Amino acid sequence: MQAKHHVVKQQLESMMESGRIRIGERLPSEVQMAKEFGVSRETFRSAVRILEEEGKLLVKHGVGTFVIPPLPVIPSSLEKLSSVGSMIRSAQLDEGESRVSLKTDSCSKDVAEALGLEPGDPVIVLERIRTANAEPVAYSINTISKKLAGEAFERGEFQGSLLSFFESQLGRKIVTADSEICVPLHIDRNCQRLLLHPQTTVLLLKQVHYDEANNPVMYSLDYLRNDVFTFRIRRTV
Amino acid sequence: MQAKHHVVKQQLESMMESGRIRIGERLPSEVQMAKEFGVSRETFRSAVRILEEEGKLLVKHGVGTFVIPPLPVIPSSLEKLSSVGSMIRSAQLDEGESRVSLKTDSCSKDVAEALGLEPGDPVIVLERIRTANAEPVAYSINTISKKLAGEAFERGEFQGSLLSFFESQLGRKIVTADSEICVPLHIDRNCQRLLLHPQTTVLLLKQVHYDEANNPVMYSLDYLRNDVFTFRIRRTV
DNA sequence: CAGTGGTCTAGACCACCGC
DNA sequence: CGGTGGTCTAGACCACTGC
Repeated sequence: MQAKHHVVKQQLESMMESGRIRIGERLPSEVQMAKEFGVSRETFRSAVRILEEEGKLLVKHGVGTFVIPPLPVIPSSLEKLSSVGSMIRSAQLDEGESRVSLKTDSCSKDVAEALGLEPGDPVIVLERIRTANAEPVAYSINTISKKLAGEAFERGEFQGSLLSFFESQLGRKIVTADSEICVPLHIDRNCQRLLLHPQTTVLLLKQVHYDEANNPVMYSLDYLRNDVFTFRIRRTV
Repeated sequence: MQAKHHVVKQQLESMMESGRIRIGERLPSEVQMAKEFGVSRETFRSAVRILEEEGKLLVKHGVGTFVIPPLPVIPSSLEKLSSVGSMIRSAQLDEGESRVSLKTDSCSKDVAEALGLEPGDPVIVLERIRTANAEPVAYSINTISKKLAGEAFERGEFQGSLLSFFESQLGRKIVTADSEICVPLHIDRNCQRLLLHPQTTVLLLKQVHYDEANNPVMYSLDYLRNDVFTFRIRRTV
């Protein structure tokens, strides 16, 4: 059963798309619209609130509610947390093999701080070169606390997205990441693995991943070729 | 007069901060809490919804509402639209003079598309080198439709943030920007203006700015030194 | 001032979860 | 099954805006 406010939201959307309500126009008042849709005013307002958050309506207190042109959808926006694999696929590339190195290490001070560990605690470090169209396009280093990862990496064949691996094998759903966007120096060894063409430039994402309860669960470095991927973001005040 | 749900929200926050409710704990049920706060259940829920969006509470249908550790506040997050000037200030640098060039030009195909103009339409182009601590730290190129800008740039002394200039002089409040994050090649002329030190790297933001009604009003290129600025972003699924 | 959106209420019923 | 959050209602009053 669809929620009523969701139905109203979709009806409003289709009215906007079909041109029944045009861009710039003011909607009839909430009381009137609620009556027309046969719902309570609060229910109608729930629908409006969602469309306002989506940037399709502009609500002005004491004035009215206006239809505004939707901003273009950002293809593969950086705000949207996604795996490198899905970035490759959404860039319409043929994802190739990813050479893997997996080892246990003791964690550095930086990583310890990011993951809430003590320096020297054992961690699992996973390094991968990702290829597409037979070329390296990304280099990733993922670090997970040994305590958290346990033997999951040893017992199972690890494959596919790390994010879904976390959910299915460790019961931790990764829903947030704090990322620092860096431009690495050319002398960075990891960066050089990707510098095969003169017009290639590389972006580095230093990321801390969190689960639903905001616990830090993974630290990662992702080197990504900027001549292959585009990075977009919507900024608001 | 503060809205009741806002008061409740702040009370909940102070209870979390003071440790009256601890991280990981379940809140009493909504019915009970509403009674304790002396408000209706819907009002209490409004407060909870805001705290959930802020990542301080986790609401599980049929289970309960839980206090979760707040994620660290991101200093000068990229998602937050801000001027280069305020980026400089929040990096605790002494903003110096910015050499300015201002001219009228005819707009290129890319800019035309971004601003909804025709190629060749007249535009105002503002170029600035921003300095801090007596060094160049950013190079900006801002493009505005001549039709929109009118004589605002000629009549007034332009100073301070472009964003506030837009609001006060043109009556357009810039609230959104779509940005592409790029790593420029070293041979990029604008990039080279900033490459004075061997350890300097440069990030380029290609941005389209929109007003409240989602009209594109400005196109800008911002070259920013990554050894001076850090760029952070929070990503969610 | 009239009309708009913003807030609040008390009560009802539904959907989900764990036992 | 009992308890939790999710939705919905009808009505009331308040706050803001423009004329």
